[in-house]
Amino acid sequence: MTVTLADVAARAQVSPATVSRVLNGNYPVAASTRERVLKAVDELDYVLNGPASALAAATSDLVGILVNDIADPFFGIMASAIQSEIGGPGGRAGGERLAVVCNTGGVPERELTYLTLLQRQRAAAVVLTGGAVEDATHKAAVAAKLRKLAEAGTRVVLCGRPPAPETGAIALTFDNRGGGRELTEHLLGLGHRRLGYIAGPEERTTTRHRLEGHRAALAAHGVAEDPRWTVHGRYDRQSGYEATLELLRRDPSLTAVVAANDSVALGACAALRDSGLRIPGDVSVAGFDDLPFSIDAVPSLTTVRLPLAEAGARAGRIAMGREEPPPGGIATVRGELMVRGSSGVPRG
Amino acid sequence: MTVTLADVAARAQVSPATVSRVLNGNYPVAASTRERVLKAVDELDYVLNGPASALAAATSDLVGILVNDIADPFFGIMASAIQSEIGGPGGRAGGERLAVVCNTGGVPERELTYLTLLQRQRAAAVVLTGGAVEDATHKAAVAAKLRKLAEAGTRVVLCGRPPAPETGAIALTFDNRGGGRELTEHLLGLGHRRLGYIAGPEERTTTRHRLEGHRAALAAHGVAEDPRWTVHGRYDRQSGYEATLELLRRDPSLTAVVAANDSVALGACAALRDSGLRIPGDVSVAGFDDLPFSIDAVPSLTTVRLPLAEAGARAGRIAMGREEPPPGGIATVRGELMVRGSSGVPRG
DNA sequence: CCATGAATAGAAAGCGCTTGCTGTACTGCT
DNA sequence: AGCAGTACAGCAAGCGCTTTCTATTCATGG
Repeated sequence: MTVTLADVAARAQVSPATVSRVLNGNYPVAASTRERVLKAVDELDYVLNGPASALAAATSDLVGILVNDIADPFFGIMASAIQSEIGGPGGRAGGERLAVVCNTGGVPERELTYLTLLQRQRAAAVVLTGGAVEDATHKAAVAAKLRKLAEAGTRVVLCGRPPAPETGAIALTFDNRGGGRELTEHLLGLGHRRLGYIAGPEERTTTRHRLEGHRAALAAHGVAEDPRWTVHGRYDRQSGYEATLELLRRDPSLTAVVAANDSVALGACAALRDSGLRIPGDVSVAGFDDLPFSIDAVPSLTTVRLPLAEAGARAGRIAMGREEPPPGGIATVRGELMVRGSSGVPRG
Repeated sequence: MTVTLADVAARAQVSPATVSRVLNGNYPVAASTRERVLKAVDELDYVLNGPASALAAATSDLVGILVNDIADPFFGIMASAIQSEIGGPGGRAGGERLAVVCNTGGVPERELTYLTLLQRQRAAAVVLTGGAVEDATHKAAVAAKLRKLAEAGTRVVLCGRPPAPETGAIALTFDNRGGGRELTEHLLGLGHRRLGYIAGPEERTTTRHRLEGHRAALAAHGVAEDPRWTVHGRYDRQSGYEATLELLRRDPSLTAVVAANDSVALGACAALRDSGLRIPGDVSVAGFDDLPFSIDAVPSLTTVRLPLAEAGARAGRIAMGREEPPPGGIATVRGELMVRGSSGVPRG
């Protein structure tokens, strides 16, 4: 039924071993023989059996990329960059690898299950993107899994995710705290003193770090904080819309709204507009990430640019062993403040 | 070093066969035995060897999802929906499958290579999303590959892609032609007579179909077409920006710009604004797809809503054999015209 | 009380490939 | 001419699992 190595070998009048070596190219084979084999492969339309190969060689060409939400460009951009470096078909890396993107939906158990599935497939490398969940139990479980993966020879890289100590994982962490601080400092510098903050889901590290940066900036400027000024929500537009209305209800005198990310900021803008407020005339808005659409918003969004593509590419190269990991296995990637039209001096 | 089935068997005092059967659960095993085995699995922290399993069983739990551009929400949304139905960890489907997203970048050869890789892995199913390339050679090559996959027992589903006759692939096709036609009819109805059209890459089916719909509408209304009114570009914002400037240069009297998709439309909006034109006061703009950010544009975008998530979910279910394929293996998914703020009556 | 069959467990034969080791035929020295 | 050295090619032993077929046990009914 299906063509096997042996069939090719028979047709090319060589042993299966030789065919295997031609296909893997890591052992000397005479040019004429090679040619004969390749011809047979072609004629028989032979396709290597991946599982068999992986079993015999005890490694596979699978590389896993875990993302929280594949429909979110934040992850899409990183995944795309990672994948382009992983090689994959047509990538500049040699050897064909199957870079696979796994959508965890941010659900801890799914993350774990995917990790197991990848472990089961004896993945060559795994890249985890996006913030982690703060839950200690889950964190420990993931750490244990990562350690096991590393032990089994799978290279593990974290991209835009806090380090996982003692797991052997390389971490490229975004400086969310610094970015958040810079952003709020910008608004404070403009003269804002009553700033609403729409945070992401409470249990995520990213959420906490960005919020901490915000608060650090406030504290540094001696601005007292009102607990009513912080609302938690999801990392999406609708959440931003609702949270903004809530913020406005709690304190209509706010002059600025800082959002957990750009999507949330867009929702905030919509809510402000629908409330008859002008941006930035009445209220300034700031986002985070600088996704492609942020510059197209009207007014364009003041935000913190995260080098998603660059970080992803680097993570990909490290995962493939084509770039030295950073010293200590940890690197911090900084964001860049992008001041645009959505922020201005406060009214009055 | 690594724990194998045999180790578990030894610990549980049963044969490897029994362990396998407990793990796969398709053969009667006494409750007490099962329990003992599961305990051993747990204690040894055993993880099934995927490749070995796939080799022996001649099938794998891999499901491939091919997308043109993973950083584009158009594909992200579909992929997400497909994946949620594939099962994957935590999905509602039983049995854990590794749903993997492969980023082809729209490059024909990559598409082919990924298909081969998936074939090599003996994937359980493959879903191809997005428009295909018109090139006959490549089309034939893909068709041949799909046929082979189908023969090998891999279920093949096309989502948002034209049917591939005689390959055994199920196709869920978007009615790009109808959507394009409806959209242009809307603008014609408002009174527009000079409409610019920013098309996607020339060689893609999606591009051609949308353009055909546009032209059909023009023809039906007896509006003569000016070749200067059509520009081809990529499916991204920047392309839309540049194309719009070009369009304006060619004919400053245009009263409407129809874009290949929403990203392009956003670029068009930016270009118009930068040219000092008001939307829709001076020029109306229309997009296609209705991606999440389109409603947030200012003014919000008139566009054709494609039920990406619904279609993806359906494709996923069909791929998993949990939903009957449509009669004839082909179904057309219609878009819905969304009239919003970016389109209005022409000036003058 | 034994034949009958259901329920359950085991033995063993691969699945298709990789790779360490073992030839075998040259090549180039001395 | 004789020997080491090199360049290929083949043999065969698995890799870790699934599954068919066979063996055993135990309950049942004639």
